[in-house]
Amino acid sequence: MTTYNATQIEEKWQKLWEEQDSYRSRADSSKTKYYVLEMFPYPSGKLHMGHMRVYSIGDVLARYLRMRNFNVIHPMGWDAFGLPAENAAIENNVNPADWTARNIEHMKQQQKRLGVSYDWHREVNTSSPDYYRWSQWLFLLMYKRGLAYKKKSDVNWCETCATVLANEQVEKGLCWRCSNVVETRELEQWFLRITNYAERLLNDLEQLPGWPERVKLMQQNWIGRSEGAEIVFRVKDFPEEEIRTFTTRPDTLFGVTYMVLAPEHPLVRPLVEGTDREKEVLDFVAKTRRESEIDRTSEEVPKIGLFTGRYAVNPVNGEEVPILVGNYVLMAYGTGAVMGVPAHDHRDFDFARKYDLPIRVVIQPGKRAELDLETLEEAYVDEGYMVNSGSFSGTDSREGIKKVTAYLEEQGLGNFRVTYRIRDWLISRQRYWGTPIPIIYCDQWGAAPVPESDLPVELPLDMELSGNRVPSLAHYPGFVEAKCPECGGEATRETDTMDTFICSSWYFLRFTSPNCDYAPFDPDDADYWMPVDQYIGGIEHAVLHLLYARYFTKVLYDAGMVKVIEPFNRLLAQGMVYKDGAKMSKSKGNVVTPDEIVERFGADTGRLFILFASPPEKDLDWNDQGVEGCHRFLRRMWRLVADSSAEIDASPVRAEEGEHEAELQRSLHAAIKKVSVDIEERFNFNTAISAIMELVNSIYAYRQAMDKEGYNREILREALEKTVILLAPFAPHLAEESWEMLGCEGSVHRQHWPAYDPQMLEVDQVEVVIQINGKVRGRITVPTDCPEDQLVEKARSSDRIGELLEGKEIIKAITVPNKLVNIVAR
RNA sequence: GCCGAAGUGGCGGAACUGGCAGACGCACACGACUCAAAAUCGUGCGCCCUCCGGGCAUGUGGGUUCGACUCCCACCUUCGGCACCA
Repeated sequence: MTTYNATQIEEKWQKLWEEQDSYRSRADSSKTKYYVLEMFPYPSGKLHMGHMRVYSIGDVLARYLRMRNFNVIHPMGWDAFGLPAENAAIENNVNPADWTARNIEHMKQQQKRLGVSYDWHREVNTSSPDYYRWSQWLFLLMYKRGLAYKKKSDVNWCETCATVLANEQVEKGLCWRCSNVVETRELEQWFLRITNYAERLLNDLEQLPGWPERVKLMQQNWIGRSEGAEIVFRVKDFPEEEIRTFTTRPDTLFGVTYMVLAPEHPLVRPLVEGTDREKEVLDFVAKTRRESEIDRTSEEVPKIGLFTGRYAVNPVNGEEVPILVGNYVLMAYGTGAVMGVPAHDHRDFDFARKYDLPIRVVIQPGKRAELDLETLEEAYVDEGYMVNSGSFSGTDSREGIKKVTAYLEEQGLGNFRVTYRIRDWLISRQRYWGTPIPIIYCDQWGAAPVPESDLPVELPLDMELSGNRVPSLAHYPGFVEAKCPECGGEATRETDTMDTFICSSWYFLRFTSPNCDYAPFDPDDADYWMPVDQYIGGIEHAVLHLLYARYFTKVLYDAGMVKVIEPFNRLLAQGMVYKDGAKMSKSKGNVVTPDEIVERFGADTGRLFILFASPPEKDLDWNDQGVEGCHRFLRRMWRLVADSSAEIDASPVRAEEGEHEAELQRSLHAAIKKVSVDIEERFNFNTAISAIMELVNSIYAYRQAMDKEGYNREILREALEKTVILLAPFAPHLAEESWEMLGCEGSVHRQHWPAYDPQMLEVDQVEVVIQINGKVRGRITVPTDCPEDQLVEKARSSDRIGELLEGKEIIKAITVPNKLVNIVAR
């Protein structure tokens, strides 16, 4: 071989790693563990560049940390349940299980060709009975802990996917998977009480300093905590009824001039029943409920309110205010009833103007009454002093919030309350290819959990799939019939399957003991390996998977099954891969696949480019010429090693260490320092790689300089070997090959990461910049750590500076040791 | 509307806690090698001028400072999250 042949090298080492089982990990309490995890993929069929990016990042860390003596676990698996398998199966007339298995096989080969150092002994597949058995078991755990329940309610329905969606899976009113408009349907469905954990999911974000702020913020927004008061209004002529309303501004309670109920509010019907408004109101309710989520919540849709003909009684001043039904009030938030305070809320203000409802100012910005109804053009929503508020008048509004709440609590008219935007997690899916929900319905006993000993409730694999019917377990002969686990009588099985986000909410635990057959995971193994030290994945899961997985972990913590309250210690949200300014897509014709890159240039080139082009958390613009540049660098590296290993022993021995040797060693140690810091502390792989490039340039420069005299063998060899080690996490195959070419023993990936010697970085002369009034006017070379006064003196007396300063008065001089002198002169 | 991130050469991107703006790479130009090309190597490469020198430059406008890509204020643009959330 006379040039760099990536294919040959990569096949050679991949084979060897596999034969030697190089990346197997075992729990070992005498070693410090490190858990590196990339979000496992859905086996869609082929890897795309996003995959290649996330695996490249993870593999750099895994390989680097192994060389830093950590006991690294780096597993990979398959999020294998889900709709695309069903759809593809129907289209191609194959079985989803076969389709999935084929995809997994193919993608696994692709991953291996990338040279990612996974421990394949830990591979998991969420669609295998060994795995979903424990997904079911965990569902039952939640059921027993009162966290899983079935409820009839309005849910998000996607017609294209023929199934329901959790709120997190609706993006701007569209299905996250297919972008179809989501409708509302009333169905009886299984939910997980994630709302019980809202407070902890919010508070514990503080314990995650290793997470990007933006992800934490997104979760915070999603959970949407707000404090306020729940206030009870009585209803005139309905002594037995009351309306509970939630407000964050109890201090504005005296400014209530009307009340609005959500169309779904249970009181709407009784209020209008038998009155002349009944038809109009109920028609409006029916019409509103038919509208889709986006139609109803869109900004353009005008607020519509209808008077019910009834009045509510303000608990603090006894005033009677009209009760309306409004399309903008959401039943699912707070209490489904809003008190209207037009003077101090934008929406209420617009609404009141539209329907000519009275407006009353109860907060003034200052002690003097400045707000005037006549001139009021918009709501005043800030703090101020309470007015027209009985005995509370004059109180600061912030104080007022507390005082009014306390008063209401005393009088039994209300209480302090916290509300969250987050809703319970809807987990039923009306499709076949998923984990069956292990519940049996009996006329006598109702919903009964399948006994643990009967798990798994197996998914039949010989399901008849046809294009004209949505695949569902309800259609599988014999699946529905069951015996009631309580009474043994005839019963029916739940036919819905679980949201696949359940499967991915605990897979990182399964990796710690993938073959455990008596529990979802072995507690000792989980204790040893958990938490995931470094998690890497796309930002698109900021509030989906990442929130669900945190929730599961907390439930398992409460059940005493894990010792961690958070699953992922550090999170790296990697950016997307673009080309020509757009997301890669078939329709745009700008797709580059990992396969073609591996084929043309080799995996090492692809990995290097993807890491070099941009820091991992930023979006990356794919550039074919950039790839070639990286390939060029690897060729240059290969040549350097090949030429040097041939020449080192042939070249004349040069024992002395002159300036060239010192310079080479400085470059080497500077590179070691930079690469280590960039990988470990900053994840700036792009600058780490550029440091390696600079080092290679320095070695070339040394070789060129010493071409005639001969090299110092030892120093050149050390530089080469350490360069190869530095390159190993990024270009693992070429590094391994180079290691061998240099005649070194063992695998380069088992070497210790080199330490840098600060002494080697020291120089005895430094160049110092001279500024006059902040502008660079010259530079001088001085001994390192030259004292300030001498530095200034030398600067002033240097040729040009002296001239420039002529006739000027020096006011002062500022020095930065070994860097610059700034002379301030007039 | 609220919250957040980001704006640096022709391009991707560097610049640690304020101290030489543009590392590294791509593209481009010129040169060497070659009959020629590729590969490789070398040199140059922010903009402008009166080019030994100097001026202007990190989205815009101010400010703090001896000194600002970096800190402060205001604004513009792009991207992301939440959004009749009471």
